[in-house]
Amino acid sequence: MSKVGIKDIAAETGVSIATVSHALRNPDRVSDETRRKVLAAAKKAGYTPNRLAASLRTARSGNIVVIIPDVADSLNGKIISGIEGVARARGYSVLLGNTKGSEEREREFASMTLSRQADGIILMSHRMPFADAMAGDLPPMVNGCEDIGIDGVPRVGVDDRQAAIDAIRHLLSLGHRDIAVITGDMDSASSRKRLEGYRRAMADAGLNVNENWVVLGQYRPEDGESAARQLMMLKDRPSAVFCFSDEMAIGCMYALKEQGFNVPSDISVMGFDGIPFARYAAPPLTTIAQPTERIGAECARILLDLIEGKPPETDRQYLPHELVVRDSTAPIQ
Amino acid sequence: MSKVGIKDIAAETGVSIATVSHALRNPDRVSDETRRKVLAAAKKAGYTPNRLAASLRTARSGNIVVIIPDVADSLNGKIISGIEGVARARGYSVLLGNTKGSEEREREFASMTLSRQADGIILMSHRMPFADAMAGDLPPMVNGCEDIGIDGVPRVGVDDRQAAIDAIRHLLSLGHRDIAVITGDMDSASSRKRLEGYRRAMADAGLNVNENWVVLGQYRPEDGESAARQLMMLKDRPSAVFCFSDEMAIGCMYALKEQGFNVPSDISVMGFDGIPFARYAAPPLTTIAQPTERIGAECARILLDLIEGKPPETDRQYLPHELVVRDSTAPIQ
DNA sequence: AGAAACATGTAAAACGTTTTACAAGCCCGG
DNA sequence: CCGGGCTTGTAAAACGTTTTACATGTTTCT
Repeated sequence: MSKVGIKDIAAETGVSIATVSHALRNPDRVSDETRRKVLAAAKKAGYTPNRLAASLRTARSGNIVVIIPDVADSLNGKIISGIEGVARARGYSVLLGNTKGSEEREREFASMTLSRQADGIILMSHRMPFADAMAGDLPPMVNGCEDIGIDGVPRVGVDDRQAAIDAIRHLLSLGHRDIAVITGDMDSASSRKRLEGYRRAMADAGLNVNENWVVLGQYRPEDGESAARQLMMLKDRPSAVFCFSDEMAIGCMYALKEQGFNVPSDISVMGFDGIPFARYAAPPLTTIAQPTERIGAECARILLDLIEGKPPETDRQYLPHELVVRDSTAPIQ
Repeated sequence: MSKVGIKDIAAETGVSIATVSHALRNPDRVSDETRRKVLAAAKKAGYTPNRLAASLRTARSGNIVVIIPDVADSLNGKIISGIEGVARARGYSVLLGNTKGSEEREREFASMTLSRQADGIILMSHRMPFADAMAGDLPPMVNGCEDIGIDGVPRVGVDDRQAAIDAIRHLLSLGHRDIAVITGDMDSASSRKRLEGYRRAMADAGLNVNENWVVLGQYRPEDGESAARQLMMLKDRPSAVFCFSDEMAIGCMYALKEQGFNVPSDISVMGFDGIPFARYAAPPLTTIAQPTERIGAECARILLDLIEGKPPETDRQYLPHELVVRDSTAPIQ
């Protein structure tokens, strides 16, 4: 049983392949009668157009590739889900570009636009090692969460600086003065922005930041653990710690508990992201929630608009974050 | 700057396009001299072959589609990551088929093999609504975790029945007799197998199962919460509960705590899956860990073998699960 | 009635590769 | 110096669509 093609439908119906194509794609271009016949024959024969052939002809693959460090990450999963939703709704498919942080893979996935496998890129990374390879004319592309700072690459995400300010203000409002942070990688623009927000908020409150209190992490739970241990060994301990990811906050609380500290009575802990598990942490985690699905959806919308020739309204789209207060933060004793 | 194609390289090098193609794909088919020239010209011009055209010609898209209820799920994320790893290593790309449980979407994604966008399917679902539409000759396909029971569709996953037995035996060994379960959807073959294992283990221990103690869930945390509340309202309360997913176990512990019960001193809780967060739950969750990444990797390996004409060694491949004991289970008082 | 506009259908080119079948040149053994 | 085999290159077909430009027939307008 060899594959049935447009030719077969044409033969079956007694019309040309052009007519079959029109009946399928431009219903108005053929008579009702013909369309009916073609559709019937197509259905009967179980005809499914070969999308590769169509794509080759139209120079549109109908795919987008999302380049992301780790699909398995709670945050990324949600974002991809958001992307997938609008892509599918608009007739596009999404190709997964799991990079594990490898520059080579980023380049590899990005080149899918060159090989015409994808029409555009959603980039969830803080760098774009292929920018030069693209020799000036970049493919349609949008930057999720991070901000790569290249003209023509719109960015969608939360206002990291303001979000950090809001987080710190929450802690300040509880009476905390000795506030530590556990950051993400400093390559990450988001992380730098959040750190900036932290310093700003502290300065605004007339507080000095103790440089021992900013400890470097990489967003993973283990980083939170080790950072917590490191902080608690200091002789001047903070009374609160703001982690740049929920995963680190959860790791942090774990290590704290292990060392006999109680959250929040001994020390308050805040996270960032608003992953589903934050609610189930013990104690339930106070955090800055990002509208993850919506970020993904917006990225996709803008990218598809871009692909279809509609320029973005703005280069930097800020989606609202939300302070969600749970039980991991409490007034200072 | 219009796109550079094989023709341009041929012209530049002064050979035919056939030769260029050979130089790129069958290095042995051309002289060193020619290959060198072609490669140089290709590099200089920044030539990237159009994969759509190649795919059309060879009738191989080089894509596989993974049909999965929810990418954002911890377990699924890991599996996809495993899939992606081996797919990429073997030169394939993965298309994301996020179904949210919708039958229509499953069908839609499955049809990508018909439209030649994908060469095969990894199906993480308990059903295959498109089996009939495929009219007997199914595309290369493998079934991850679930078991759809169709000939020619190999299944890769854990031995759910045995895994459940092992879980229950752990609880039995701690002295528990009154053991409840919170199941997954009964449409799911895995869930049915686990339930079967539960009944078997109980029977083997000479225990009756109280039908009030098997409560239906859908794998989500909320289900664990409501099930826990339901169980604790019973006048004959269980002393341990085995949840068919870690997410439910975590939800369950949350609700238990809320109602003033202590885990594990009042009641032991076990999970299933071994998601990363299990370790950070409070208390850290005893669970049956699945080798998730490896399941994904095996699925991909078998599928790609299948696509490339190599039949699977076996129809049902069981990967080893592992009982990981943490602090959410304790000897009965 | 004739022209103009419209409706419907088609032939053929094009998209950019891969691959088959053949050709030309060369070397080697006999 | 002939025939066969190897090496290297090529022309052309094929993959399955979409789309352009044109043809034919029909309706509408004046």
